[in-house]
Amino acid sequence: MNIKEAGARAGLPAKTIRYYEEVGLVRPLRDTNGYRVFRQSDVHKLGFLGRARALGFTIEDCRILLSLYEDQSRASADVKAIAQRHLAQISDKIAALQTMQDTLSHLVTCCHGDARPDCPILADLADLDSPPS
Amino acid sequence: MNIKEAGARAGLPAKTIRYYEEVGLVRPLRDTNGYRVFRQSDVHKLGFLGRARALGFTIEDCRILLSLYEDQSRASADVKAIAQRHLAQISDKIAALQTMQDTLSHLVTCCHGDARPDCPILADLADLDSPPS
DNA sequence: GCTTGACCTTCCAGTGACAGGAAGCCTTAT
DNA sequence: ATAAGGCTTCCTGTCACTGGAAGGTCAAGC
Repeated sequence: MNIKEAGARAGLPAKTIRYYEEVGLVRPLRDTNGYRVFRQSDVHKLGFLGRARALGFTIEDCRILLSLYEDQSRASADVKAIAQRHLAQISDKIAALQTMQDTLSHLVTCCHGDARPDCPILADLADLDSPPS
Repeated sequence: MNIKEAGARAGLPAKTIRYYEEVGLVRPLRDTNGYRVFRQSDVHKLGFLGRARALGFTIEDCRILLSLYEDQSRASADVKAIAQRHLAQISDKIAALQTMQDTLSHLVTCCHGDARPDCPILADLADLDSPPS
């Protein structure tokens, strides 16, 4: 099948699939007219990639996960290690965002938000007198 | 003062300050030798930018926040609106990350992580039989 | 046969907010 | 005089695509 059909089945835009080929994650065949030809196995691989990306794995992690998936003698410990490392990064990001959220929501609560110029948000950014209470 | 000194006081690397000048957030003077010369007001502005960036505001938001800060007749409502919009984006990001975290931590828990090849993480990515339980 | 429209191809540029590094000038100290 | 360090600009790379231009291909309808 052609790229658009493959994309529809795997839930990915054609552009993304071309990119995945460019970085070597999939290797579809080529028709005599130069069109990419996707087999079932290619579509399956694309679905795998789509789900891994949806879980936030980087392209490089996806590459490793795919190779582990195709390696019948893999150790599940290798997969788990990658997932755990990624989970740690997710936790870090969440923590950083929550810190921003806490600070900012406090400031927003303090700002009356009317036509007057007084604004604790700007005051905090300007570092007037002290760090956030 | 020169760029490094200004960076030290504002808590920003020189590279970042040059970038901020490039995008028009600061306009330091120039010495006869071509070196940037930072006034107290420039350092203050850089500190403002550093704190705004630490709260996750984009460069464009920073630009608006700075102009509001310098506009004595601003309405605090304008500042609050920007902050609230940003807060909403932060919430969205946190929610997306937590969804990943939930799914992935469940899978990681299910994976025994030893030398055997059976791996529920890969099975999920491969979409074997069903979506995540 | 011709046209039209929907595909497909490659290649290039842009995204956000910098960071790294090269090549070269300036300043200060020894 | 020279060496070290700071400064300058300019170019490239990051990450994972996305948009768009220019052009080839194909199937359907007239």
